Amino acid sequence: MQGRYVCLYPSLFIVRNWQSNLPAPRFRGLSSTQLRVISLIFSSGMGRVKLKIKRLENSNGRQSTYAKRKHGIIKKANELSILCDIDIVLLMFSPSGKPMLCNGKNSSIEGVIEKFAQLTPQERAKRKLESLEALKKTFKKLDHHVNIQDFIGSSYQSVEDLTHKTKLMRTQLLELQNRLR
Amino acid sequence: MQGRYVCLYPSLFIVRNWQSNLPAPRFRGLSSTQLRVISLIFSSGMGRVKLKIKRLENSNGRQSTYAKRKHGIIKKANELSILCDIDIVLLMFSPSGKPMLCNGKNSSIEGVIEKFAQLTPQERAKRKLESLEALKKTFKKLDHHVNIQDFIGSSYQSVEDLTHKTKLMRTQLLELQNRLR
DNA sequence: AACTATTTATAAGA
DNA sequence: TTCTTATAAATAGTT
Repeated sequence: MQGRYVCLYPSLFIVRNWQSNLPAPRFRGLSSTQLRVISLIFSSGMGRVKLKIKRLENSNGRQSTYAKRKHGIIKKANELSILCDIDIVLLMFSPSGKPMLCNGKNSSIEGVIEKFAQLTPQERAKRKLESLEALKKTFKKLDHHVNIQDFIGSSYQSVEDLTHKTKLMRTQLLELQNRLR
Repeated sequence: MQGRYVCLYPSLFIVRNWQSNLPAPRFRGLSSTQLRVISLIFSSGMGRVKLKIKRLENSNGRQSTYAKRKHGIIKKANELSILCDIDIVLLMFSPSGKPMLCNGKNSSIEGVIEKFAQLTPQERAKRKLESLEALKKTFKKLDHHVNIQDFIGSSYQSVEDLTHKTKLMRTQLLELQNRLR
């Protein structure tokens, strides 16, 4: 099933392509002559009201809006990452607390930092100080969350290294103490 | 200046509100009778082609697309944060490397983590394991960037603690070794 | 920075 | 949840 159909809206009228065997649109299968001259009738009813950007008080509403908009923003993030070839990280938590991480297609925070680290001091100096300051601030902010690894059981390479070293040292210490007895 | 006007597009036709003293729209000031019966003429030309989501090869193109879409995605992030009352962090770098951080309106990573840390073990157990795993993964990924603290001069509490402990131990070790001689 | 023709996202409903 | 569609919002190309 394929064809064109017409939608009459309160304030506009659209000729759409209609492809699937979905429930019938309001008008369908109009001839080109019918399409050429059409009565545009304005409904007197109010159109759908635009959503006010304020906290949705209904819990289900928050959940379903999140579910819908999540896809949108992830898509935007990926598109931006690809189109502009940039690094992007999107981190969010659903109303029920479920976390979501979205990296740009071909990037990661690590990658950006590596790039930054590889700049020579001269190159860094050429960049606006503002940029460097913002970067520092960014990572300072992000750093805080790492303090909670005890709660979430995350492993942190540097911490692990140090912990390992500490254990080794403790062993050495015990050995030495034994030899002292 | 105010009124309604009509746009004829290749595949649709729209009655718009026209308010400012902007350049004249294609059709304007039509009477309601004129608006009711209108010839819809399809142009034979191709419409504007939809943007392919692939890297823009032109540097200026990347820059201007970034400038436009940046506003869009930040807006989306803020709206989502308010509507669904969630925590969200958006971090990105422009094509020229300038970083941008966007926190949700009333939230920060730190806040979310605190909330999570305050859950009792029972409450945590009630949550889906999946959720915990995702969170772990999230922070595992984010953790890496902390390794670059040397480059950006950031301080990391836990590492500092361990470093301090390690130094103390080293001192003890040296003492013991001296006593062994 | 602005405009507008078009595409995309999404609120409400099924 | 998933789909549909009426409508709102974003944005590509251009000035």
